[in-house]
Amino acid sequence: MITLPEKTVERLCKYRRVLYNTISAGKQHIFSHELANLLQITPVQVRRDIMLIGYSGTLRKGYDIKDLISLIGNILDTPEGQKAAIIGLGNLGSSILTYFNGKRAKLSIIAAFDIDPQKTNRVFGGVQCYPVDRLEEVIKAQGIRLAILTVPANQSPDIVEVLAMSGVKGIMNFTPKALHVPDNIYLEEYDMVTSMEKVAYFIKQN
Amino acid sequence: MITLPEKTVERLCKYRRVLYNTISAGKQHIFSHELANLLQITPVQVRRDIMLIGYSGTLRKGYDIKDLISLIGNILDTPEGQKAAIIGLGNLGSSILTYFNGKRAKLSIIAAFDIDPQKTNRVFGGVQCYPVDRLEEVIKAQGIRLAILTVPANQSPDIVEVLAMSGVKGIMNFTPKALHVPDNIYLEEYDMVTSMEKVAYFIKQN
DNA sequence: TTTTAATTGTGAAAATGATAACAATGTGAA
DNA sequence: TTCACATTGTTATCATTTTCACAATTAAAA
Ligand SMILES: NC(=O)c1ccc[n+]([C@@H]2O[C@H](COP(=O)([O-])OP(=O)(O)OC[C@H]3O[C@@H](n4cnc5c(N)ncnc54)[C@H](O)[C@@H]3O)[C@@H](O)[C@H]2O)c1
Ligand SMILES: NC(=O)c1ccc[n+]([C@@H]2O[C@H](COP(=O)([O-])OP(=O)(O)OC[C@H]3O[C@@H](n4cnc5c(N)ncnc54)[C@H](O)[C@@H]3O)[C@@H](O)[C@H]2O)c1
Repeated sequence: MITLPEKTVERLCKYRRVLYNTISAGKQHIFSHELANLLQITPVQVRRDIMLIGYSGTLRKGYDIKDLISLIGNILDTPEGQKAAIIGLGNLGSSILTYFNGKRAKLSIIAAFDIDPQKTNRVFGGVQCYPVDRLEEVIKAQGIRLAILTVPANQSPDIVEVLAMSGVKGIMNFTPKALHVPDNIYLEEYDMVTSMEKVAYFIKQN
Repeated sequence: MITLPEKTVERLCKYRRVLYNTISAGKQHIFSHELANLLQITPVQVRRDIMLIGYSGTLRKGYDIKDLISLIGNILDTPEGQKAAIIGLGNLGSSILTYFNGKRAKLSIIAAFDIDPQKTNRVFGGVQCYPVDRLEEVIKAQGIRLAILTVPANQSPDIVEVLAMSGVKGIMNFTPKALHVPDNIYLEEYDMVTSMEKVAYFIKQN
Protein backbone atom coordinates (compact mmCIF):
# COMPACT_ATOMS: atom_id res chain seq x y z
CA MET A 1 0.00 0.00 0.00
CA ILE A 2 1.36 3.35 -1.00
CA THR A 3 1.41 6.20 1.48
CA LEU A 4 -1.17 8.88 0.90
CA PRO A 5 -0.37 12.59 1.08
CA GLU A 6 -0.78 13.99 4.55
CA LYS A 7 -3.47 16.44 3.53
CA THR A 8 -5.45 13.73 1.84
CA VAL A 9 -5.35 11.66 5.01
CA GLU A 10 -6.71 14.59 6.99
CA ARG A 11 -9.54 14.99 4.55
CA LEU A 12 -10.33 11.29 4.56
CA CYS A 13 -10.96 11.53 8.30
CA LYS A 14 -13.34 14.39 7.67
CA TYR A 15 -15.08 12.67 4.80
CA ARG A 16 -15.79 9.73 7.00
CA ARG A 17 -17.11 11.93 9.78
CA VAL A 18 -19.63 13.71 7.59
CA LEU A 19 -20.51 10.55 5.69
CA TYR A 20 -21.70 8.96 8.91
CA ASN A 21 -24.07 11.89 9.32
CA THR A 22 -25.42 11.69 5.80
CA ILE A 23 -25.99 7.98 6.06
CA SER A 24 -27.98 8.34 9.25
CA ALA A 25 -29.98 10.95 7.36
CA GLY A 26 -30.97 8.14 5.02
CA LYS A 27 -28.85 8.95 1.97
CA GLN A 28 -27.15 6.17 0.03
CA HIS A 29 -25.16 8.04 -2.59
CA ILE A 30 -23.38 11.35 -2.55
CA PHE A 31 -21.93 13.58 -5.29
CA SER A 32 -18.49 15.07 -5.07
CA HIS A 33 -19.97 18.56 -4.86
CA GLU A 34 -22.22 17.58 -1.98
CA LEU A 35 -19.36 16.16 0.02
CA ALA A 36 -17.34 19.21 -0.88
CA ASN A 37 -20.04 21.56 0.40
CA LEU A 38 -20.21 19.76 3.70
CA LEU A 39 -16.53 20.39 4.24
CA GLN A 40 -16.16 23.76 2.56
CA ILE A 41 -13.71 22.47 0.00
CA THR A 42 -13.83 22.03 -3.77
CA PRO A 43 -15.43 19.10 -5.60
CA VAL A 44 -12.19 18.52 -7.52
CA GLN A 45 -10.37 17.95 -4.32
CA VAL A 46 -12.92 15.40 -3.23
CA ARG A 47 -12.67 13.58 -6.54
CA ARG A 48 -8.92 13.63 -6.49
CA ASP A 49 -8.74 12.24 -2.96
CA ILE A 50 -11.17 9.50 -3.88
CA MET A 51 -9.12 8.74 -6.94
CA LEU A 52 -6.02 8.44 -4.78
CA ILE A 53 -7.61 5.80 -2.59
CA GLY A 54 -8.57 3.86 -5.69
CA TYR A 55 -12.32 4.10 -5.40
CA SER A 56 -14.70 4.85 -8.24
CA GLY A 57 -18.12 6.38 -8.09
CA THR A 58 -20.93 5.79 -10.51
CA LEU A 59 -21.37 8.37 -13.20
CA ARG A 60 -24.39 10.59 -12.52
CA LYS A 61 -25.13 8.72 -9.32
CA GLY A 62 -22.15 9.69 -7.22
CA TYR A 63 -20.32 7.65 -4.61
CA ASP A 64 -21.84 4.85 -2.59
CA ILE A 65 -21.64 6.13 0.95
CA LYS A 66 -21.34 2.80 2.70
CA ASP A 67 -18.59 1.63 0.35
CA LEU A 68 -16.72 4.84 0.85
CA ILE A 69 -16.94 4.71 4.62
CA SER A 70 -15.79 1.14 4.63
CA LEU A 71 -12.91 1.82 2.28
CA ILE A 72 -11.76 4.80 4.32
CA GLY A 73 -11.95 2.55 7.35
CA ASN A 74 -9.67 0.03 5.66
CA ILE A 75 -7.17 2.76 5.02
CA LEU A 76 -7.24 4.61 8.32
CA ASP A 77 -7.99 1.94 10.86
CA THR A 78 -6.23 -1.16 11.98
CA PRO A 79 -8.54 -4.16 12.41
CA GLU A 80 -7.66 -4.59 16.06
CA GLY A 81 -7.84 -0.87 16.81
CA GLN A 82 -5.08 1.54 17.71
CA LYS A 83 -4.30 2.10 21.37
CA ALA A 84 -3.24 5.44 22.79
CA ALA A 85 -1.93 6.73 26.10
CA ILE A 86 -2.07 10.20 27.54
CA ILE A 87 0.84 11.51 29.59
CA GLY A 88 0.01 14.31 32.01
CA LEU A 89 -3.51 14.41 33.41
CA GLY A 90 -3.72 18.13 34.16
CA ASN A 91 -6.25 20.61 32.87
CA LEU A 92 -5.70 19.88 29.23
CA GLY A 93 -4.97 16.19 29.56
CA SER A 94 -8.10 15.34 31.50
CA SER A 95 -10.20 17.49 29.20
CA ILE A 96 -8.90 15.56 26.21
CA LEU A 97 -9.31 12.22 27.93
CA THR A 98 -12.97 12.78 28.71
CA TYR A 99 -13.62 14.23 25.31
CA PHE A 100 -11.88 11.78 23.09
CA ASN A 101 -12.94 8.31 24.07
CA GLY A 102 -15.94 7.03 22.20
CA LYS A 103 -15.33 9.38 19.30
CA ARG A 104 -13.66 6.77 17.09
CA ALA A 105 -14.35 3.07 17.12
CA LYS A 106 -10.83 2.00 16.25
CA LEU A 107 -8.85 4.50 18.27
CA SER A 108 -9.01 4.88 22.00
CA ILE A 109 -7.05 6.10 24.98
CA ILE A 110 -6.53 3.11 27.20
CA ALA A 111 -4.01 4.40 29.73
CA ALA A 112 -3.07 7.63 31.45
CA PHE A 113 0.11 8.61 33.29
CA ASP A 114 0.91 11.29 35.80
CA ILE A 115 3.51 12.04 38.41
CA ASP A 116 1.12 13.44 40.98
CA PRO A 117 0.19 10.83 43.65
CA GLN A 118 -3.21 12.48 43.95
CA LYS A 119 -3.95 11.32 40.43
CA THR A 120 -2.14 8.05 40.04
CA ASN A 121 -3.69 4.68 40.73
CA ARG A 122 -7.13 6.05 40.15
CA VAL A 123 -9.54 5.79 37.25
CA PHE A 124 -10.54 8.82 35.16
CA GLY A 125 -13.21 8.54 32.52
CA GLY A 126 -12.87 4.80 32.58
CA VAL A 127 -9.11 4.94 32.14
CA GLN A 128 -6.52 3.88 34.66
CA CYS A 129 -3.95 6.52 35.62
CA TYR A 130 -0.53 4.98 36.28
CA PRO A 131 2.49 6.60 37.91
CA VAL A 132 4.77 7.87 35.19
CA ASP A 133 7.63 5.63 36.25
CA ARG A 134 5.63 2.70 34.97
CA LEU A 135 5.42 4.28 31.51
CA GLU A 136 7.66 1.87 29.67
CA GLU A 137 6.32 -1.21 31.38
CA VAL A 138 2.65 -0.44 30.78
CA ILE A 139 3.08 0.78 27.22
CA LYS A 140 4.94 -2.35 26.27
CA ALA A 141 2.55 -4.64 28.08
CA GLN A 142 -0.53 -3.10 26.50
CA GLY A 143 0.90 -2.60 23.02
CA ILE A 144 0.29 1.13 23.01
CA ARG A 145 1.72 2.86 19.97
CA LEU A 146 0.32 6.38 20.13
CA ALA A 147 1.07 8.89 22.89
CA ILE A 148 -0.57 12.19 23.70
CA LEU A 149 1.79 14.51 25.47
CA THR A 150 0.24 16.98 27.89
CA VAL A 151 2.88 17.32 30.57
CA PRO A 152 4.58 20.63 31.47
CA ALA A 153 6.84 21.63 28.57
CA ASN A 154 10.12 21.16 30.43
CA GLN A 155 9.23 17.53 31.09
CA SER A 156 8.56 16.56 27.49
CA PRO A 157 12.07 15.76 26.22
CA ASP A 158 12.62 13.21 28.98
CA ILE A 159 9.24 11.62 28.46
CA VAL A 160 9.82 11.40 24.72
CA GLU A 161 12.96 9.41 25.28
CA VAL A 162 11.10 6.87 27.35
CA LEU A 163 8.28 6.78 24.84
CA ALA A 164 10.71 6.00 22.04
CA MET A 165 12.23 3.17 24.03
CA SER A 166 8.80 1.81 24.81
CA GLY A 167 7.91 1.30 21.18
CA VAL A 168 5.57 4.24 20.69
CA LYS A 169 5.36 5.09 16.99
CA GLY A 170 3.35 8.31 16.97
CA ILE A 171 3.20 11.31 19.29
CA MET A 172 0.75 14.17 19.51
CA ASN A 173 2.61 16.96 21.20
CA PHE A 174 0.52 19.57 22.97
CA THR A 175 3.48 21.08 24.76
CA PRO A 176 5.11 24.20 23.33
CA LYS A 177 8.46 22.52 22.97
CA ALA A 178 10.10 21.30 19.78
CA LEU A 179 10.75 17.64 20.28
CA HIS A 180 13.49 15.50 18.87
CA VAL A 181 12.22 12.10 17.83
CA PRO A 182 13.80 9.27 15.85
CA ASP A 183 12.84 8.96 12.20
CA ASN A 184 10.49 6.08 12.76
CA ILE A 185 8.21 8.05 15.07
CA TYR A 186 5.56 10.27 13.54
CA LEU A 187 5.26 13.55 15.38
CA GLU A 188 2.29 15.88 15.21
CA GLU A 189 2.77 19.30 16.76
CA TYR A 190 -0.22 20.93 18.28
CA ASP A 191 0.95 24.31 19.42
CA MET A 192 -1.97 26.48 20.34
CA VAL A 193 -0.12 29.65 21.18
CA THR A 194 1.69 29.64 17.86
CA SER A 195 -1.59 29.15 16.03
CA MET A 196 -3.12 32.05 17.91
CA GLU A 197 -0.24 34.30 16.99
CA LYS A 198 -0.52 33.22 13.40
CA VAL A 199 -4.19 34.14 13.31
CA ALA A 200 -3.35 37.47 14.92
CA TYR A 201 -0.77 38.13 12.21
CA PHE A 202 -3.21 37.47 9.39
CA ILE A 203 -5.79 39.66 11.07
CA LYS A 204 -3.26 42.44 11.17
CA GLN A 205 -2.35 41.90 7.55
CA ASN A 206 -5.56 42.77 5.79
CA MET B 1 4.25 45.31 3.92
CA ILE B 2 4.02 42.11 1.98
CA THR B 3 2.33 39.08 3.45
CA LEU B 4 4.64 36.36 4.62
CA PRO B 5 4.04 32.68 3.88
CA GLU B 6 1.92 30.97 6.48
CA LYS B 7 4.61 28.50 7.44
CA THR B 8 7.13 31.24 7.89
CA VAL B 9 4.78 33.06 10.23
CA GLU B 10 4.42 29.94 12.33
CA ARG B 11 8.15 29.60 12.59
CA LEU B 12 8.62 33.27 13.45
CA CYS B 13 6.45 32.72 16.51
CA LYS B 14 8.64 29.82 17.50
CA TYR B 15 11.87 31.67 16.82
CA ARG B 16 10.76 34.41 19.15
CA ARG B 17 9.82 31.95 21.85
CA VAL B 18 13.19 30.25 21.91
CA LEU B 19 15.09 33.49 21.42
CA TYR B 20 13.64 34.78 24.67
CA ASN B 21 15.12 31.77 26.38
CA THR B 22 18.54 32.16 24.83
CA ILE B 23 18.69 35.82 25.72
CA SER B 24 17.90 35.14 29.35
CA ALA B 25 20.69 32.61 29.19
CA GLY B 26 23.00 35.54 28.44
CA LYS B 27 23.61 35.03 24.73
CA GLN B 28 23.70 38.00 22.38
CA HIS B 29 24.15 36.42 18.97
CA ILE B 30 22.93 33.19 17.48
CA PHE B 31 23.85 31.22 14.36
CA SER B 32 21.27 29.83 11.99
CA HIS B 33 22.24 26.30 12.88
CA GLU B 34 21.84 26.98 16.60
CA LEU B 35 18.36 28.36 16.12
CA ALA B 36 17.60 25.45 13.84
CA ASN B 37 18.71 22.93 16.45
CA LEU B 38 16.48 24.49 19.06
CA LEU B 39 13.48 23.95 16.81
CA GLN B 40 14.50 20.73 15.09
CA ILE B 41 14.47 22.30 11.65
CA THR B 42 17.19 23.00 9.08
CA PRO B 43 19.54 25.98 9.14
CA VAL B 44 18.57 26.86 5.57
CA GLN B 45 15.01 27.25 6.60
CA VAL B 46 16.00 29.61 9.37
CA ARG B 47 18.11 31.68 7.02
CA ARG B 48 15.41 31.82 4.41
CA ASP B 49 12.79 32.93 6.91
CA ILE B 50 15.09 35.62 8.20
CA MET B 51 15.78 36.68 4.66
CA LEU B 52 12.05 36.96 4.03
CA ILE B 53 11.58 39.36 6.92
CA GLY B 54 14.39 41.49 5.56
CA TYR B 55 16.86 41.05 8.36
CA SER B 56 20.56 40.42 7.94
CA GLY B 57 22.92 38.75 10.30
CA THR B 58 26.60 39.38 10.61
CA LEU B 59 28.81 36.98 8.80
CA ARG B 60 30.56 34.61 11.20
CA LYS B 61 28.83 36.23 14.15
CA GLY B 62 25.27 35.23 13.48
CA TYR B 63 22.09 37.14 14.21
CA ASP B 64 21.69 39.73 16.94
CA ILE B 65 19.11 38.18 19.20
CA LYS B 66 17.61 41.40 20.51
CA ASP B 67 17.25 42.85 17.04
CA LEU B 68 15.63 39.69 15.81
CA ILE B 69 13.14 39.54 18.67
CA SER B 70 12.23 43.12 18.16
CA LEU B 71 11.83 42.74 14.42
CA ILE B 72 9.65 39.67 14.82
CA GLY B 73 7.60 41.68 17.28
CA ASN B 74 7.10 44.42 14.70
CA ILE B 75 5.84 41.85 12.27
CA LEU B 76 3.61 39.75 14.49
CA ASP B 77 2.29 42.20 17.04
CA THR B 78 0.15 45.25 16.83
CA PRO B 79 1.40 48.11 19.03
CA GLU B 80 -1.86 48.30 20.98
CA GLY B 81 -2.16 44.52 21.31
CA GLN B 82 -4.67 42.15 19.81
CA LYS B 83 -7.82 41.32 21.77
CA ALA B 84 -9.46 37.92 21.73
CA ALA B 85 -12.69 36.42 23.03
CA ILE B 86 -13.51 32.84 23.83
CA ILE B 87 -16.96 31.47 23.10
CA GLY B 88 -18.02 28.47 25.18
CA LEU B 89 -16.52 28.12 28.63
CA GLY B 90 -16.81 24.36 29.00
CA ASN B 91 -14.01 21.91 29.70
CA LEU B 92 -11.84 22.94 26.82
CA GLY B 93 -12.71 26.63 26.84
CA SER B 94 -11.90 27.21 30.47
CA SER B 95 -8.72 25.17 30.19
CA ILE B 96 -7.58 27.39 27.33
CA LEU B 97 -8.62 30.55 29.09
CA THR B 98 -6.58 29.82 32.19
CA TYR B 99 -3.66 28.62 30.16
CA PHE B 100 -3.38 31.28 27.55
CA ASN B 101 -3.42 34.63 29.27
CA GLY B 102 -0.01 35.93 30.19
CA LYS B 103 1.68 33.82 27.53
CA ARG B 104 2.00 36.65 25.00
CA ALA B 105 2.38 40.31 25.82
CA LYS B 106 0.45 41.60 22.83
CA LEU B 107 -2.30 39.03 22.64
CA SER B 108 -4.86 38.35 25.32
CA ILE B 109 -8.29 36.96 25.91
CA ILE B 110 -10.35 39.78 27.34
CA ALA B 111 -13.87 38.37 27.22
CA ALA B 112 -15.65 35.04 27.50
CA PHE B 113 -19.16 34.04 26.45
CA ASP B 114 -21.43 31.20 27.41
CA ILE B 115 -25.10 30.34 27.34
CA ASP B 116 -25.19 28.68 30.73
CA PRO B 117 -26.51 31.04 33.46
CA GLN B 118 -24.26 29.25 35.95
CA LYS B 119 -21.30 30.65 34.11
CA THR B 120 -22.39 34.01 32.80
CA ASN B 121 -21.89 37.25 34.67
CA ARG B 122 -19.02 35.82 36.59
CA VAL B 123 -15.28 36.22 36.31
CA PHE B 124 -12.99 33.34 35.29
CA GLY B 125 -9.25 33.72 35.37
CA GLY B 126 -9.64 37.46 35.47
CA VAL B 127 -11.96 37.48 32.46
CA GLN B 128 -15.63 38.42 32.50
CA CYS B 129 -18.04 35.82 31.14
CA TYR B 130 -20.95 37.41 29.29
CA PRO B 131 -24.17 35.77 28.15
CA VAL B 132 -23.82 34.78 24.52
CA ASP B 133 -26.64 37.04 23.42
CA ARG B 134 -24.43 40.00 24.20
CA LEU B 135 -21.78 38.68 21.79
CA GLU B 136 -22.11 41.31 19.10
CA GLU B 137 -22.49 44.20 21.49
CA VAL B 138 -19.45 43.35 23.63
CA ILE B 139 -17.20 42.43 20.73
CA LYS B 140 -17.92 45.69 19.00
CA ALA B 141 -17.59 47.75 22.15
CA GLN B 142 -14.25 46.23 23.10
CA GLY B 143 -12.78 46.05 19.62
CA ILE B 144 -12.22 42.32 19.74
CA ARG B 145 -11.03 40.88 16.45
CA LEU B 146 -10.06 37.33 17.28
CA ALA B 147 -12.46 34.64 18.46
CA ILE B 148 -11.77 31.21 19.93
CA LEU B 149 -14.61 28.85 19.32
CA THR B 150 -15.16 26.14 21.93
CA VAL B 151 -18.91 25.66 21.88
CA PRO B 152 -20.63 22.37 21.04
CA ALA B 153 -20.15 21.67 17.33
CA ASN B 154 -23.77 22.11 16.34
CA GLN B 155 -23.73 25.64 17.71
CA SER B 156 -20.75 26.88 15.76
CA PRO B 157 -22.33 27.89 12.44
CA ASP B 158 -24.76 30.25 14.18
CA ILE B 159 -22.06 31.74 16.35
CA VAL B 160 -19.82 32.28 13.35
CA GLU B 161 -22.50 34.33 11.66
CA VAL B 162 -22.75 36.63 14.63
CA LEU B 163 -18.97 36.83 14.89
CA ALA B 164 -18.73 37.91 11.27
CA MET B 165 -21.30 40.65 11.80
CA SER B 166 -19.47 41.80 14.90
CA GLY B 167 -16.28 42.57 13.04
CA VAL B 168 -14.22 39.61 14.12
CA LYS B 169 -11.43 39.03 11.60
CA GLY B 170 -9.90 35.76 12.75
CA ILE B 171 -11.33 32.58 14.24
CA MET B 172 -9.67 29.63 15.91
CA ASN B 173 -12.08 26.77 15.53
CA PHE B 174 -11.79 23.96 18.06
CA THR B 175 -15.09 22.41 17.08
CA PRO B 176 -15.10 19.48 14.69
CA LYS B 177 -17.28 21.28 12.20
CA ALA B 178 -16.23 22.80 8.89
CA LEU B 179 -17.14 26.44 9.06
CA HIS B 180 -18.13 28.75 6.30
CA VAL B 181 -16.62 32.20 6.76
CA PRO B 182 -16.43 35.24 4.50
CA ASP B 183 -13.18 35.82 2.63
CA ASN B 184 -12.03 38.57 4.94
CA ILE B 185 -11.98 36.33 7.99
CA TYR B 186 -8.96 34.15 8.62
CA LEU B 187 -9.94 30.73 9.84
CA GLU B 188 -7.66 28.32 11.66
CA GLU B 189 -8.99 24.81 12.11
CA TYR B 190 -7.90 22.95 15.17
CA ASP B 191 -9.40 19.53 14.87
CA MET B 192 -7.91 17.20 17.41
CA VAL B 193 -9.71 14.03 16.46
CA THR B 194 -8.64 14.36 12.84
CA SER B 195 -5.05 14.91 13.91
CA MET B 196 -5.18 11.82 16.08
CA GLU B 197 -6.50 9.73 13.22
CA LYS B 198 -3.81 11.09 10.98
CA VAL B 199 -1.11 10.06 13.44
CA ALA B 200 -2.73 6.64 13.71
CA TYR B 201 -2.60 6.29 9.93
CA PHE B 202 1.07 7.12 9.72
CA ILE B 203 1.81 4.73 12.55
CA LYS B 204 0.05 2.02 10.60
CA GLN B 205 1.97 2.91 7.45
CA ASN B 206 5.52 2.12 8.41
C1' DT C 1 49.84 39.78 6.62
C1' DT C 2 47.96 35.70 4.35
C1' DT C 3 45.27 31.73 4.66
C1' DT C 4 41.69 28.87 6.29
C1' DA C 5 37.32 27.82 7.48
C1' DA C 6 32.82 29.03 8.92
C1' DT C 7 28.76 31.28 7.93
C1' DT C 8 25.47 34.06 5.49
C1' DG C 9 22.28 35.05 1.58
C1' DT C 10 20.02 33.49 -2.35
C1' DG C 11 18.89 31.60 -7.14
C1' DA C 12 17.46 27.33 -8.82
C1' DA C 13 15.58 22.78 -8.26
C1' DA C 14 12.63 19.52 -6.05
C1' DA C 15 8.68 18.19 -3.50
C1' DT C 16 4.20 18.75 -2.05
C1' DG C 17 -0.37 20.40 -2.61
C1' DA C 18 -4.37 22.73 -5.04
C1' DT C 19 -6.88 24.04 -9.15
C1' DA C 20 -8.14 24.15 -13.95
C1' DA C 21 -9.65 22.00 -17.84
C1' DC C 22 -11.74 18.67 -20.29
C1' DA C 23 -12.64 14.03 -22.37
C1' DA C 24 -15.48 10.20 -21.35
C1' DT C 25 -19.85 8.45 -20.33
C1' DG C 26 -24.20 7.00 -19.06
C1' DT C 27 -28.79 8.91 -17.10
C1' DG C 28 -32.91 10.76 -17.75
C1' DA C 29 -35.67 14.00 -20.58
C1' DA C 30 -37.89 14.62 -24.85
C1' DT D 1 -34.79 6.21 -29.57
C1' DT D 2 -31.92 10.32 -29.53
C1' DC D 3 -30.02 14.13 -27.26
C1' DA D 4 -28.49 17.09 -23.75
C1' DC D 5 -25.98 17.56 -19.92
C1' DA D 6 -24.44 16.40 -15.29
C1' DT D 7 -20.87 14.13 -13.31
C1' DT D 8 -16.76 11.44 -12.95
C1' DG D 9 -11.71 10.58 -13.56
C1' DT D 10 -7.48 12.39 -14.84
C1' DT D 11 -3.87 15.06 -16.96
C1' DA D 12 -1.73 19.27 -17.02
C1' DT D 13 -0.91 23.58 -14.76
C1' DC D 14 -0.24 26.55 -11.00
C1' DA D 15 1.07 27.69 -6.17
C1' DT D 16 3.42 27.01 -2.05
C1' DT D 17 7.05 25.16 0.65
C1' DT D 18 11.39 22.94 1.33
C1' DT D 19 15.91 21.74 0.05
C1' DC D 20 20.15 22.06 -2.66
C1' DA D 21 24.14 24.20 -4.00
C1' DC D 22 27.28 27.64 -3.97
C1' DA D 23 29.24 32.37 -4.31
C1' DA D 24 30.46 35.97 -1.22
C1' DT D 25 32.56 37.37 2.86
C1' DT D 26 35.05 38.03 6.84
C1' DA D 27 36.67 36.49 11.63
C1' DA D 28 40.11 34.09 13.44
C1' DA D 29 44.22 31.19 12.92
C1' DA D 30 48.71 30.83 11.20
N1 LIG E 1 -4.27 24.02 29.40
C1 LIG E 1 -4.34 24.30 28.10
O1 LIG E 1 -5.37 24.70 27.59
C2 LIG E 1 -3.16 24.10 27.23
C3 LIG E 1 -3.23 24.53 25.92
C4 LIG E 1 -2.14 24.33 25.07
C5 LIG E 1 -1.04 23.70 25.56
N2 LIG E 1 -0.96 23.30 26.82
C6 LIG E 1 0.24 22.59 27.27
O2 LIG E 1 -0.14 21.34 27.76
C7 LIG E 1 0.68 20.98 28.85
C8 LIG E 1 -0.17 20.75 30.07
O3 LIG E 1 -0.92 21.90 30.35
P1 LIG E 1 -1.96 21.94 31.53
O4 LIG E 1 -2.62 23.24 31.50
O5 LIG E 1 -2.82 20.74 31.48
O6 LIG E 1 -0.99 21.87 32.79
P2 LIG E 1 -1.27 21.19 34.20
O7 LIG E 1 -0.22 21.66 35.13
O8 LIG E 1 -2.69 21.35 34.56
O9 LIG E 1 -1.04 19.64 33.91
C9 LIG E 1 0.20 19.03 33.85
C10 LIG E 1 0.06 17.62 34.42
O10 LIG E 1 1.24 16.90 34.17
C11 LIG E 1 1.61 16.22 35.36
N3 LIG E 1 3.06 16.01 35.31
C12 LIG E 1 4.05 16.85 35.66
N4 LIG E 1 5.25 16.31 35.44
C13 LIG E 1 5.01 15.08 34.97
C14 LIG E 1 5.86 14.01 34.55
N5 LIG E 1 7.17 14.12 34.58
N6 LIG E 1 5.26 12.89 34.10
C15 LIG E 1 3.93 12.78 34.05
N7 LIG E 1 3.08 13.74 34.43
C16 LIG E 1 3.63 14.87 34.88
C17 LIG E 1 1.16 17.10 36.48
O11 LIG E 1 1.00 16.35 37.67
C18 LIG E 1 -0.16 17.61 35.92
O12 LIG E 1 -1.22 16.74 36.24
C19 LIG E 1 1.68 22.11 29.03
O13 LIG E 1 2.86 21.80 28.35
C20 LIG E 1 1.01 23.27 28.36
O14 LIG E 1 1.95 24.17 27.84
C21 LIG E 1 -2.01 23.47 27.69
N1 LIG F 1 -12.83 18.88 25.57
C1 LIG F 1 -11.85 18.71 24.71
O1 LIG F 1 -10.75 18.31 25.05
C2 LIG F 1 -12.07 19.00 23.27
C3 LIG F 1 -11.08 18.67 22.37
C4 LIG F 1 -11.26 18.98 21.02
C5 LIG F 1 -12.40 19.60 20.62
N2 LIG F 1 -13.35 19.89 21.49
C6 LIG F 1 -14.54 20.60 21.00
O2 LIG F 1 -14.67 21.80 21.72
C7 LIG F 1 -16.03 22.08 21.93
C8 LIG F 1 -16.29 22.20 23.39
O3 LIG F 1 -15.93 21.01 24.04
P1 LIG F 1 -16.02 20.84 25.62
O4 LIG F 1 -15.51 19.51 25.95
O5 LIG F 1 -15.43 22.03 26.28
O6 LIG F 1 -17.62 20.84 25.81
P2 LIG F 1 -18.43 21.41 27.05
O7 LIG F 1 -19.81 20.90 26.90
O8 LIG F 1 -17.68 21.18 28.29
O9 LIG F 1 -18.44 22.99 26.80
C9 LIG F 1 -19.31 23.64 25.93
C10 LIG F 1 -19.65 24.99 26.54
O10 LIG F 1 -20.34 25.78 25.58
C11 LIG F 1 -21.47 26.37 26.21
N3 LIG F 1 -22.46 26.63 25.17
C12 LIG F 1 -23.38 25.79 24.65
N4 LIG F 1 -24.09 26.40 23.70
C13 LIG F 1 -23.62 27.66 23.61
C14 LIG F 1 -23.94 28.78 22.82
N5 LIG F 1 -24.90 28.74 21.89
N6 LIG F 1 -23.26 29.92 23.01
C15 LIG F 1 -22.27 29.97 23.93
N7 LIG F 1 -21.92 28.96 24.71
C16 LIG F 1 -22.58 27.80 24.56
C17 LIG F 1 -21.90 25.38 27.25
O11 LIG F 1 -22.64 26.03 28.26
C18 LIG F 1 -20.56 24.86 27.75
O12 LIG F 1 -20.06 25.68 28.79
C19 LIG F 1 -16.80 20.98 21.25
O13 LIG F 1 -17.18 21.39 19.97
C20 LIG F 1 -15.82 19.86 21.18
O14 LIG F 1 -16.09 19.05 20.06
C21 LIG F 1 -13.21 19.62 22.82
